[in-house]
Amino acid sequence: MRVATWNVNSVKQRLPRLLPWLDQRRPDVVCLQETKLADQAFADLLGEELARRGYEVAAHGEPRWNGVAILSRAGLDDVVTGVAGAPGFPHQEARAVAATCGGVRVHSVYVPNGRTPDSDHYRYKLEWLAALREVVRLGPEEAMVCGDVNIAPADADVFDPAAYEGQTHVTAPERAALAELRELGLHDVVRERWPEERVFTYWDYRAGMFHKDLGMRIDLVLASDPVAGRVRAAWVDRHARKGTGPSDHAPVIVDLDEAPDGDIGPVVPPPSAPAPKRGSVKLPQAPSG
DNA sequence: ATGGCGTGAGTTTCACGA
Repeated sequence: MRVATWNVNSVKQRLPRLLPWLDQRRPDVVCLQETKLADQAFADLLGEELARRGYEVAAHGEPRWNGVAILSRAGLDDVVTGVAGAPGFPHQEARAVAATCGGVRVHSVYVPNGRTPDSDHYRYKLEWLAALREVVRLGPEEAMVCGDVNIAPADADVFDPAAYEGQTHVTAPERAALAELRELGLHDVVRERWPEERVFTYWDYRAGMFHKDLGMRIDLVLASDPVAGRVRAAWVDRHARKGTGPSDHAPVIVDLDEAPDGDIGPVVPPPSAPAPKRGSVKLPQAPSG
């Protein structure tokens, strides 16, 4: 199962990039952030194109800002919008949607930006993260939290840590809130796959930042133990940040092996039904004449 | 030198982003 997450920065503007990307990468589950569309507008814009590609859709949006979605062709069950117990700013914002896809509880999240560390928005960000942690803690064992967390987990996830010192996305309380979420047993699967490499997912549109590879890694795929054990590949699709009309974020793509207890059945026959001895099976005879 | 670029709503710019 291929799972991807992408902050598209307006799904309407990104349509000419999103549809070809779906056809090229063929993800089974896609978490989107910053869709910037109300749910009906999302369905009107994308419903037919996604259905044609076999995707079911759980969209949770607003007319102007924020907005998240999950697209899945691996099942889409028990959809829940929002984060129980999370604060608003002041109203509830469309920043999370969860669904069970292929046996995994998938969360598509767009964590509040935080703006500046002395702001109400920053406190909102930390409280929102604490509420998300509770939802994940009380949820199924097989879980993935995918999305734009608006936190660079470590200094290696920022092109110039000195330039960001004291600013949002890198402060100790934000990193602590992310660490508390991860302490539930979630693995940062891209960093674990690329422990020493320069890996970013976001580059400012301005000043040739992408061209110079001056970015941040703030879009994460976090996977619980049993899911992390199935990771075959985990990478940032930088190609999607190139060319005409890109988002300022690149997608993150993770490939999972089949679940050991999935619907493919047992790998070996159970003891009560031993495999037949070699040579004991009669093959059907070809009809003669 | 706090610039720069892109987006949405809606209009002679503003709010937001990270």
